[in-house]
Amino acid sequence: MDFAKLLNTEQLHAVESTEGPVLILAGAGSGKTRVITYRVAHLVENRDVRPEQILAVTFTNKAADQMKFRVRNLLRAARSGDPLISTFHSFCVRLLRREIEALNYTRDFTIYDEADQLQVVKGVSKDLKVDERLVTPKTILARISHAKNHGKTPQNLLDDSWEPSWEYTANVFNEYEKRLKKSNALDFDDLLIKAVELFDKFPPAAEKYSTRFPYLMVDEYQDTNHMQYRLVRHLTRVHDNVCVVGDEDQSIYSWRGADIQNILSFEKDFPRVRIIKLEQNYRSTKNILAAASAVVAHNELRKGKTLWTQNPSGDLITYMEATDAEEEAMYVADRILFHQKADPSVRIAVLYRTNFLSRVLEEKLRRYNMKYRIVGGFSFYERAEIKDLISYLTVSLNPDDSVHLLRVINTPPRGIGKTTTDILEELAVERGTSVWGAIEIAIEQARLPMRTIRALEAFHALIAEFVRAAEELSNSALLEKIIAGTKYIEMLEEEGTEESENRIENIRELLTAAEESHERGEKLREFLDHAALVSDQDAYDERSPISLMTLHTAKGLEFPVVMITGLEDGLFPHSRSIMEAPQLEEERRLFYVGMTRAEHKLYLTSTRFRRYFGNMDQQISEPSRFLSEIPEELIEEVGERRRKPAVKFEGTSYDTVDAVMKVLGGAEKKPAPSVQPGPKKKLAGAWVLGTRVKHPKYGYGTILRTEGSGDDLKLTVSFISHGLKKMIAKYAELELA
DNA sequence: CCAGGCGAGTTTTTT
DNA sequence: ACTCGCCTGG
Repeated sequence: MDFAKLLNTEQLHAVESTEGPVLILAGAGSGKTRVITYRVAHLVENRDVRPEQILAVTFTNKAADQMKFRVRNLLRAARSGDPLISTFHSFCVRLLRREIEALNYTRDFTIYDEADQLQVVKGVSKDLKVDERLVTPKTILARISHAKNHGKTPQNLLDDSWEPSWEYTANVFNEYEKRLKKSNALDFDDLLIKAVELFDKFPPAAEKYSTRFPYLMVDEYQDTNHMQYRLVRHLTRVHDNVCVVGDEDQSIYSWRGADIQNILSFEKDFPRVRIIKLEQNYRSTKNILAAASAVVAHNELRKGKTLWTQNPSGDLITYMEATDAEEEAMYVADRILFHQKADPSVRIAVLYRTNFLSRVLEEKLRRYNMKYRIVGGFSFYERAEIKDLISYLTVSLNPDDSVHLLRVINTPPRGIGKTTTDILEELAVERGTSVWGAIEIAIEQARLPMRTIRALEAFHALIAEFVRAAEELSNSALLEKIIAGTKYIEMLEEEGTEESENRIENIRELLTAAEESHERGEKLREFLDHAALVSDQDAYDERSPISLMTLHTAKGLEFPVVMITGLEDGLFPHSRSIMEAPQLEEERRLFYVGMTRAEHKLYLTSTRFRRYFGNMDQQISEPSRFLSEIPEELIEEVGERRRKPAVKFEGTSYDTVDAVMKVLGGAEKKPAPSVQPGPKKKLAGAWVLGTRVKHPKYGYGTILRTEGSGDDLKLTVSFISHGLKKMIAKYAELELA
């Protein structure tokens, strides 16, 4: 196979450097996936490596699937096998399903997702009487996860504890680990940790797998955390043919434990390393690339690359400042229609920092009957009815899994209420058993009301029957048995709401998924592993013309047209990130990632007013500081400018109230009259949220609040040098500034 | 035991 | 606005 014509010099170099450690610093849009897939093909076709000797690790299933697809197309048919292309987590699950007995777990362990973990933490917190005003279960879980990923024990936390909440954390952590063990369950972090532990304790196992995969590739290396790093070290125990690909400018997962140091110090870990920089961008126009590069250049923590492109300059970047989220959404809809008119097959991405921003966008797009797809948010497998049925399936393989057993113990209602489950949980802790074990003890002792015992017996028999059935039935047949045995659909039918109709529909979809998995020859275990490890990102459908997603989810994707919304200080960069320089840099990288998704056209939008919780007060927002980091000559600004009043009109006080209502997002929906302000300095009706004003004594300020109307209109103004002042509009000698 | 009502807290990003 | 946990009355 001859790659020379298909690749540039650096890419070719990367593909042909097959022996020894290689670090590929691949800038955005530099053909990274191309290099990886060609490198696999090169190994197989030209270096006589058998496909199954190659292991390629990615972060998302989506990336893995995509890579598999491309490799398969590249390799000639009728090969002995396929390379193993997998996510870190799936790889570990496969490994542990074979080897975990060495660590005193059974191979039937269950995987706990975040919701499951939270259930455990909540339960433990309650039992240990943790003061929830000091630390929420969520915070505790975050701390536990952080500790685990950094190899810390509960004792370590206790030793380092400097205030009560950390003591609570350490104690909950301790009990949390016990309960997971008792449930024969591993959380997401454990999947990596136990794999590393296995290799640490049993070097021959590490050697076995290192030998089995003489060629290792890791994608998105900048996102690896400490455990993933150690796993890579183990897998390179008997060789050092490791090729990692990454871009420190796209490191956006430090909050999840990703250690940017892994890529920055790869050279130290593998001294023989060859470093190859891919700096030619094939994706974006010159203007987009220049703007993105200018932004990320503000970061200190980087190796520094200079991306360049032969692509045309293209359009300027368009910036639009909207009054509020509604107007922003209108603009998004308008631009989508505009681009679709020009090219019906255009693909457009609408990106935002946080999931809740999708709501307004969705509403508008739906109202205009535009076909869009939302990627992320809650996935199919997070829906209550799906989680319930998955829980039944899970319990059918591992009834000791207490979290999932408790989830379904009274769903549908069968007379086992809170009192009973509390007793069972207590009993389980007392006897050092699972809840399943506790049920058996309770039945035997019969110290509960007769009615409860009967209910428990019935439940026990039901689950026992599912356990038996799991051994002989196919995935879909077992699922059908569960649905029938629990009368789950009957329960939903009784509700008779539109919502419950939907749920039934979802269940049918799950049945189809189970059937398909059965046809692929998968066992129940594999079906459940898949369900546990699918992620939001995997839901992305590249055929969809309009995709809505967070910036994080957009990583790795590209679109002809990209719109980044909500570019407001406090939202993006997020308020929790602006205090610390490293975190602010990560936000900037996130912006960089977003910008570099665009091929031809990039839109940036922000709003002057943003509503945060429900219908509560709107907050005035400043444009994101990142906007000013883009060279002015690369941006064109459309719409009203911030310096002008938010809503422009002259008129009666009735109109004033009306306009205020609109700005406040009140019920009145009729459009505000938009008459340009005259040359007059004073405008009776222009006192609207966000208007910049000048006061003879206090100087310049911004209107933060309005109350009343007409002559009674009261204003709260924030003055730059005099702080907040409340005044009556009629008497205050205010001018528009 | 359970349904329905009430109040609090919520929204950073996710394998 | 929305969800979730807690409380109350049947």
